[in-house]
Amino acid sequence: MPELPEVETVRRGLTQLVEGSTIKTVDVLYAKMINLPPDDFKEALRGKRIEKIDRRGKYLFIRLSGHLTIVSHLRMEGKYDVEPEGSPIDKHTHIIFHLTDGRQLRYNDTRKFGRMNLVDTGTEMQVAGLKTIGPEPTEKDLTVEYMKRIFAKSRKVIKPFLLDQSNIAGLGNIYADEVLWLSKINPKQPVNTISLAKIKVLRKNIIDELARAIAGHGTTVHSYSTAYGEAGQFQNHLNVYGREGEPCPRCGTKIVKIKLAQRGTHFCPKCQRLRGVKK
DNA sequence: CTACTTGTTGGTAT
DNA sequence: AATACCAACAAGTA
Repeated sequence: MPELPEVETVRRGLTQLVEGSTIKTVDVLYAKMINLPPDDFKEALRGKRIEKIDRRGKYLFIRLSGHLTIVSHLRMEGKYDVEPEGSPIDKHTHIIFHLTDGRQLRYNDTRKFGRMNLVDTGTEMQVAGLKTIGPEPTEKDLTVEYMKRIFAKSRKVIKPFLLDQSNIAGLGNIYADEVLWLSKINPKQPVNTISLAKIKVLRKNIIDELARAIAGHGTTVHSYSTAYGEAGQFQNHLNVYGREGEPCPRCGTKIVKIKLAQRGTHFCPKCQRLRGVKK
């Protein structure tokens, strides 16, 4: 399940592999994946050069000649693979970009949740999900002032608040649990009850954890791999996610798993006490 | 067969 | 208005 670090890893892999390549033709094997009628999608992409790959949150922007951008969201299990012509088509391959050099860029997605929107470059922020996207989790964009402001004005509990991409871009279920553990904050803590000191700790952990995950090429929880086919390394670093019943790496207490906002939520009941609110 | 998982949107209920 | 909850999407696993 790609979160920001995995998407960034894919961006880097695609940049190395297909930046500068030219699309010859496109096959659409699953039409619901795209925002245009397949014939329009194919026709618009014919002969376009892949100029650059950008990223915003979990969204990839494939910049093409002709002032076009493919906005690609991998959702749960989307992947890009580069294959030579003639290599067998996987049953979960949904879009094939035939390149003029004979290689193929293939979009694979077991659950068909991923989406591609072909839009005019400059209008990509009008794609659903990007209109309201929050700041990137970086030192520069995710300021203390911003965090302080959004935390003060909401009574939502922190875990679903972190998953809401309009607050901060890029956190998914794994890293949300991880940064809360790192910051010793209970997933059910209402955000307006979190002290400024804790907000600063959380901010630093979000920025640092995602940077570390990018450095480790993302995480492998299900079937994630980079565009090179190499597995991510980061799963070795997860402290609470997927570790229900195992000892907390900090205090040894058993990690608990609960359901919060319909999502599996892992935390240490001792390190991450709920502060000053009744349950 | 059921329940559960994931990210995101969109609708309804409180 | 803000929040909470649910369904939908799709397919795999237990």
